[in-house]
Amino acid sequence: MGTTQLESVPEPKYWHLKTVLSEALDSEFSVGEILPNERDLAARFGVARATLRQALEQLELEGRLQRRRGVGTTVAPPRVGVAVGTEQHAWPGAAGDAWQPVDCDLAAPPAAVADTLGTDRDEPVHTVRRSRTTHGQPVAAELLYVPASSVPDLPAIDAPAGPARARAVLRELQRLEPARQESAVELGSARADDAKELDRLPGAPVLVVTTRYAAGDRTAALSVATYRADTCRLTFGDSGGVEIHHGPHRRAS
Amino acid sequence: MGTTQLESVPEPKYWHLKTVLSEALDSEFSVGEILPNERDLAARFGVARATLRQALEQLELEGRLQRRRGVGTTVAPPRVGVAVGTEQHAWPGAAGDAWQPVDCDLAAPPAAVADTLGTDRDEPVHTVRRSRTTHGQPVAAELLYVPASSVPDLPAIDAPAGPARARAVLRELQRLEPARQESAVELGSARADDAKELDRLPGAPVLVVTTRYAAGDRTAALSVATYRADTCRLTFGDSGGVEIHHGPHRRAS
DNA sequence: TAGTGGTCTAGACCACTGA
DNA sequence: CAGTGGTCTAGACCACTAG
Repeated sequence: MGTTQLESVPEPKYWHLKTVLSEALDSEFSVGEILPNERDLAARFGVARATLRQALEQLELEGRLQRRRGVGTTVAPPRVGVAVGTEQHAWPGAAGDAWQPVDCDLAAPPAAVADTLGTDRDEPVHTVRRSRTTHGQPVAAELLYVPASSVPDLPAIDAPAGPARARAVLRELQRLEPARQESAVELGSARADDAKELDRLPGAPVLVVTTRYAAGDRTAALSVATYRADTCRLTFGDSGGVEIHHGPHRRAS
Repeated sequence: MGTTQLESVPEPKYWHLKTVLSEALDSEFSVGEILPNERDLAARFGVARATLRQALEQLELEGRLQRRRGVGTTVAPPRVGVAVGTEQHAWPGAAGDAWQPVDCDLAAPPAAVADTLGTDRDEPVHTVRRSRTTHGQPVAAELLYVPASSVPDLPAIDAPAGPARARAVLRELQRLEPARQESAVELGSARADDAKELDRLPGAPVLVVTTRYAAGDRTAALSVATYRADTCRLTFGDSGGVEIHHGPHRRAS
């Protein structure tokens, strides 16, 4: 063979671009700093804008960048650790938990939820909507499904919906002293309503945490919580959490 | 106003497309079935291929589809629940855990890892590579960092690398009876080596689980496990897990 | 070798933000 | 209003798989 076989595994351009940008982020940019706009960056690297965007998308997915339409692309702060499995939050509505009740209504839940709760598919279920914020930023939106049979003593007088109703349902649920059974974490994409609450576009990547709560031997409630995947690191066990990050992080001055 | 304001919030095409495809997946396709190719699908819906691909990418992210270059796009089975926080796997290398040692070497770890371990940044650390499979499919690749000081009695005679060495390190680590301290879950994208082991392309979305193990009052080891985000649902607490899925799932005949 | 998904281009227009 | 990121198009070629 007279041909030297360099570049036998040609790396995709966007992949190489991502590496270069990632290193530049570590060494030349501070948290919060604004990057040049996509058209300029693409020109600077000699690629099409779509290719540049592919690299930016990955970096955003990894929590390194934050992009906002009409504004620009900024260097993201390190992900914030969010405790999701601590005793503090042993049950929904317990004192000092990080959730804020938003709304509530009574309706038949999605079929899969009814199946897990063990209720009939057309049996109405209290659906409490809550939101969670850290450092002033929204990080999660939750739907908490509570079968009417779990809270039989709920006053029928109150309004059937609204934040007040949400608090009433939580108060009744709390009296059962429900215990966290198990949780599951999976990747999803934000529905339109969740996206709005999380200040993201629909389809944004989210971590969906599904938790079952039991009182006695029956399922008292089911929580489906949607966390922003770009900004959150979910911690289980001792809160505080493991500190692993990509590289140097400097603050904007 | 004389103008009716229908369609005041025009949904992006790819979003609508995703919804349509998702419903078709529930009602007209079976698990494992092959979809028409991207060019045909795009033509059928009257959109550019790039737009169609945007919808497919989201569905793949949500674990509804599986795409393989040179083969085609198939309907994915429901995500498999993978236990990551049970007592069975109390410590690495314990009897009956789901991990298979692959390799091992001794080198200075990434700076962030050294910081968490509390070792000097240039101090060599045993790095055990393990892989985890379920139902014959690879689901996770792990790097387990074990400071040399954690396993002082490790025979120096063995080969410094290879699967045998990996097992030796795990054996020594096990003698410390390390306890799981805390775990963190976050979204990432697969590095080239992990991607290969997971049978995915580099950059594929993964769930990164970081776990610290302690023996006595010091950190004995640090595990960084990379799970396929498209196929896995990570379960904590009671194994088995919550059964939440999108809709009807039929088996291919 | 034929067919698949993966990458890339050079445009265009739209939706949103903030001055 | 100008400038940003978000969506969309109609092509092209490449890398990979399987018959």
